[in-house]
Amino acid sequence: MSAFNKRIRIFLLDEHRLFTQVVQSLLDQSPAFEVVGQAQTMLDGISKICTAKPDIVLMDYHLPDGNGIEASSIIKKKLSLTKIIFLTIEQEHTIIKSAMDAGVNGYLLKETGREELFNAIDEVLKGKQSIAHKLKKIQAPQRDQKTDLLSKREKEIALLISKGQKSSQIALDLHISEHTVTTHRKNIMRKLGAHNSMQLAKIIQ
Amino acid sequence: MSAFNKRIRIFLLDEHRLFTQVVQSLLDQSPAFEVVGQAQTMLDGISKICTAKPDIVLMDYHLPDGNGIEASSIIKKKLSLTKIIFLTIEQEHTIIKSAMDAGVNGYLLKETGREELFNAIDEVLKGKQSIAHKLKKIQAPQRDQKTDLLSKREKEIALLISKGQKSSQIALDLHISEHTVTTHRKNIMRKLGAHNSMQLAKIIQ
DNA sequence: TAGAAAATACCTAGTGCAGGGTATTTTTTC
DNA sequence: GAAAAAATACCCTGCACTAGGTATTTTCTA
Repeated sequence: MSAFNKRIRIFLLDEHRLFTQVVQSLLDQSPAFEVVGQAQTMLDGISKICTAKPDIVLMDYHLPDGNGIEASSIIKKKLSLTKIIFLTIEQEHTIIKSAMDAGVNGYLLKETGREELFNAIDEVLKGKQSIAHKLKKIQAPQRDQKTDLLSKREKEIALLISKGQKSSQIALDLHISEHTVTTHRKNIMRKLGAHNSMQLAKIIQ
Repeated sequence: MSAFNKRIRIFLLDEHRLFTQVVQSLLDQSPAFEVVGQAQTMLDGISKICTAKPDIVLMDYHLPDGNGIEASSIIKKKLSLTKIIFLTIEQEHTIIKSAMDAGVNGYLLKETGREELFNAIDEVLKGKQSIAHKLKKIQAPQRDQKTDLLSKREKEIALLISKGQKSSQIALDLHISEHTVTTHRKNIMRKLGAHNSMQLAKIIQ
């Protein structure tokens, strides 16, 4: 690794504490890195990051009270020197695009190995962008309209949810099972990175 | 009673079936009235009212899936001849004002007696407005900004709710108990006539 | 036409909200 | 300084949503 004269200060932001611990133990294997904090929620994370002023933030896209893109926008405004690398399972084109638009410096998948992670940190610190090999093919033009992520039926249901309709009512309206609505609801939430109906409504306007 | 040549067609819309039954038995005492239907929810009510085309709708402000003002706006658009009288426990100035703005023709309290109800129906059919004696004093200028109903703290919390924050998170943010947030949440819902966070968000924009 | 994507349906566990209370403390207001 | 309003906190029940799963059928598409 390079940059040995001064340890690289890293902050971990991921909903799952187990995952941050695993990553921390991975980073601890190298004296080049120093984990200066971690958090499980967006708000707590933002607060702690502003205090710790790390060189690198490794964060998930999925956060219990928001998503990595929102978080990145806020962090980038306050700490323009801090680099952000996504470490997520999310492979949606639009999300990757949005992340890059939000100024995220790297985009890795959680299946990433140790070496790829270390290299990505190195590259990002040099001012480059780093994207997982697996995703490199993706830089085709994409509209950043999040609803493009949804299928026709999902858009239909997302709209009803955003009107405050409950699942049982949606099921009646569309003549499908309440279970089906639940399934669509889950998929919509996952695709949009929302954690409740209100966040969903905000995302689709 | 007047208008004896043709029975007055009345529709009842109230969350509580017991209440609609009581009112129906009251109206049945006079041959001048004919109850042509009743419903317990806004959506069902609107649907049935559009079919039944009553002369008068007696409705509560509080409805499980909306409120009387929304309902009135919709009904007035489709059935301009139908008169609407609120029969509610709600005495909030702003709600009364909003109801009148929405084209509601009468505003009575549930504590209203038989004679006052009959008179109100009569007056409304003649094209007049009818407001409960008890509330007559209220026609002072009021802004129709519903958030004026809320206290400072309630507005603060309403805003966070409308951002999709969950109660536990709001409690942490404001350094108060989750129970307190719950209490505020209840009061906000009641004051604004909302039945879920989404409706709340729509009301406060 | 075969495989992929979408839509459908069900299961379970945990969490949070809605709406009904009561009650105390703090702040405002007259 | 007393009364009213606001803010605080807690209890309970029932219902709906969140999030994880599996699995089948239908529709689209290369």
